[in-house]
Amino acid sequence: MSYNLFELLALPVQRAAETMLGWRLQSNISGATTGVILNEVEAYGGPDDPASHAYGGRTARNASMFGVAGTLYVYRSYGVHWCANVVTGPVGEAQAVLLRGGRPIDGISTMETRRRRVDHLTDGPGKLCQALGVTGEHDGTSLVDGPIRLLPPVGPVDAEASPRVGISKATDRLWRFTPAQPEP
DNA sequence: ATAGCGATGTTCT
DNA sequence: GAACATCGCTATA
Repeated sequence: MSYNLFELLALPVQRAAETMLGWRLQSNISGATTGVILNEVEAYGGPDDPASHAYGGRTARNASMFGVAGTLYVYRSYGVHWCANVVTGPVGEAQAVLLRGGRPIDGISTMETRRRRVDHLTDGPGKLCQALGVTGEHDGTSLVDGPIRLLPPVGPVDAEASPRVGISKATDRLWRFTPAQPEP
């Protein structure tokens, strides 16, 4: 079974997250194209998920989580890094998939410049945003037709579930997904 | 390889 | 004040 973008965005957030493995995240910013194949993602629920930024309802920070599926939610982490999510599901449910890592495939030299190093370019949510040039100004943009886009996979990827990283609440939910098989 | 720790600023109690 | 969906450096193996 394979999905197009709109089918993916309509799935329940856990299914959307595991399905998103193998999809390409591509950024076109100031003339430079950079892209990865996603290999680490996490599902976050809406106001009823204690680990979610949407827990307790809408605020200034999480506003874009409450928007239409396919919206990019970018927030500042630990005061230093940017992290990016894909909003999924019905408007107002505030479900989102945190993009935690990918395998570099396009614009590697640009990513090396942005990261100021040649290793560990995109193996972490903050690193991924830095390599792709994603910042707070991209919060609320569309992954369908904006500067950062989500593109269908080359082939399907089997998902393995594990606990979400870096959280202290709802740690029993296995909502982190990585490829079950080693990548090519 | 893994463990410990400081940096940094926004968000929430 | 405290917590935080993190990162990179250092030390030890």
